[in-house]
Amino acid sequence: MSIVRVALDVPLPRLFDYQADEVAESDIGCRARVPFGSGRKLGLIVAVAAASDQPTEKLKPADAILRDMPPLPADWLALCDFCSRYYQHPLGQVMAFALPPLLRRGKLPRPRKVSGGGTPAAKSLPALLPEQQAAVQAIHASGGFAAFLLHGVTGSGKTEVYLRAIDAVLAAGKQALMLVPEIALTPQLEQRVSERFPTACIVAAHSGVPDAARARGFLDALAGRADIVLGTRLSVFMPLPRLGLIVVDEEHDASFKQQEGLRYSARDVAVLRAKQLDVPIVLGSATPALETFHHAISGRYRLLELRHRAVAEAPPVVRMVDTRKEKLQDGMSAALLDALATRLARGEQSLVFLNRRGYAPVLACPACGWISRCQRCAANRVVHLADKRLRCHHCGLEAGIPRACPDCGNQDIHPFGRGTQRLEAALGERFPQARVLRIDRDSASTPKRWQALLAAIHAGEADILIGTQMLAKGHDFPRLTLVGVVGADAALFAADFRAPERLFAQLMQVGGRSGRHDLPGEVLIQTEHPAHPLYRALAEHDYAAFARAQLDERRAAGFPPFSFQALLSAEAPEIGDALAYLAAARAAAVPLADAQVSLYDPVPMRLFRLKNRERAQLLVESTSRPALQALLAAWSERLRALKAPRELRWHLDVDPLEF
DNA sequence: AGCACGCCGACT
DNA sequence: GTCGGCGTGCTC
Repeated sequence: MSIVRVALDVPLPRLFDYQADEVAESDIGCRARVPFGSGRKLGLIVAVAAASDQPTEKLKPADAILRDMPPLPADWLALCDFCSRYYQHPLGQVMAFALPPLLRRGKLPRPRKVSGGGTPAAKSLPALLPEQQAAVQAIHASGGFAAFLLHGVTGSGKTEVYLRAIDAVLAAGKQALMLVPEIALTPQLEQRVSERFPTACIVAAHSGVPDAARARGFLDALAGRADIVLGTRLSVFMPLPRLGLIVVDEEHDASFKQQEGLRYSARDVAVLRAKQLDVPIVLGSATPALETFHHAISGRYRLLELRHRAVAEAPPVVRMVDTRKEKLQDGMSAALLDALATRLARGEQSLVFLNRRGYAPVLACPACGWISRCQRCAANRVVHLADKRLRCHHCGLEAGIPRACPDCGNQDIHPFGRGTQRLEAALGERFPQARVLRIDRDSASTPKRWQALLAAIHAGEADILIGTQMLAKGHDFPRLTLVGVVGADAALFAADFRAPERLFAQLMQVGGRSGRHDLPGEVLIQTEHPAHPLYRALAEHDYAAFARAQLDERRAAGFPPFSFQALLSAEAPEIGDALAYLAAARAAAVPLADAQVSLYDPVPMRLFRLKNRERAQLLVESTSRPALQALLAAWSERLRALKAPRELRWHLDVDPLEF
């Protein structure tokens, strides 16, 4: 009698053994239908053994072993196992997450209608700059595992380097995996990739792909039919039996880190996978994550620099406008207004970047101090004048705008601060002849509306764009020559130690929108801290200087990448319960933690109430990753055993990005 | 997480 | 007398 060890989609950090006859090693990686509790479940066989550590009479027989698709390969199982251990997430749940929903439910997709392979069009390749050439060669010459940081600004031709590297890999009969941050960016890239490799089998993998197609893509990858897998963080779990290269584009992007369930970093997992399979990985960015840059300058990764723009043009001129010295008009300086007027006169586009949507962040009563608080969150409700609502951006709670103060009846209540809608109104008044277009989550609420806005911009139907970070990514506006940045200072002194890094990346990205195609660009940053090193570095287009300064600060403060962190968060109807749980958790950790590990005190989160749930967190930190990992492994077991009110939820986030 | 079992309140 | 609340405990 043989035993199969099965990983099931249950929140329990263990495997379940079943009796099974007629099983072989070759069934490892197959799905199995098994009795579980009072019902039936589908799981993955991760081992076949002669004996179990459970008493034999406790073992139920498996119902069936599904051999209707190729078994998941050993390296795929090992990848899931790593993620399970590293992120303290049950193996069965990691695997359930990594499998497309259809396959998870024991089904198979209908066979694909055979699509005729395109005719290989002989396209002439763009000429490579020497630095691009050198990068391609370095990647090609790596032999086995090597991690490359491809550092280059917008327009320096990173994508062309990826495509050449992929080309070489395909020519060697191997598969390539390319990760991108957002679904929104995959169709464009898919287009470009399929034009470049018309005969290759390209699989898109992201949450927008319909179930059947996603399962088919997975099976194509598993069978080795797929040549290129292109997708978001999900796709790092695609089985690729002849993988030859991994590319992570915009590797600094926070969306590679999943913020729920299995809280993994697809970029980090991708690096691990490359190492595991002994293949090269290319991490590309204009503003690399400091963790990545640190590895690059310390020699763990190889740094490939693209200093020159492939498109012949000068980088935008970045200037700071000191707003301490003048009275702003609707939040804008004379310099910005002048610059806008100039562009208007020349028939060029401008963009005013303000990362705050709505009309004003708060409505307040000057007489009694009432402010438009959200009842469910520790946040203010935002004034949306466009639809005359007060709306919480965290939970969506909304109401009409009161005419008088709800507390004291004062009729003289008004909005404080400035959002995109208010800026839109102000610019409309100031430049009545200008066509002003606002692009934020409210105006581009659906993909359709977003496409319509983009089309309008491209058709030259707008003179002044007002946008949030939505506008910063991946779009090329041919006639845009001015970017004005309003209200960026707040991020300069934010409590989050990663805030400057994010701000720099964001401003670099939004600044890069200006001045393409033979029209020089200008970036005006309104600030009360014009001499701040971040802005200085930005003006000099000197990411490296900024990064090194930040790394010095991080080193001095003992922050990542000079330490490793994990964050235990708890939420309950009452903050007291959350804090009490964390206090108990901390007490449980003390005897497990060696001297290299620091356990901080539980504290309420910055947004301590969200949707009527009150939240607190506990930070654990160590200079030694193994020491931290050892603690987490032992600790997570104890955490499950801790008594807590039924209403309390907790989770552990390894390498947290957000606090 | 489900889903059982198990012991106390208001219903035909 | 029973339907049903959710507390506790288990799942190979």
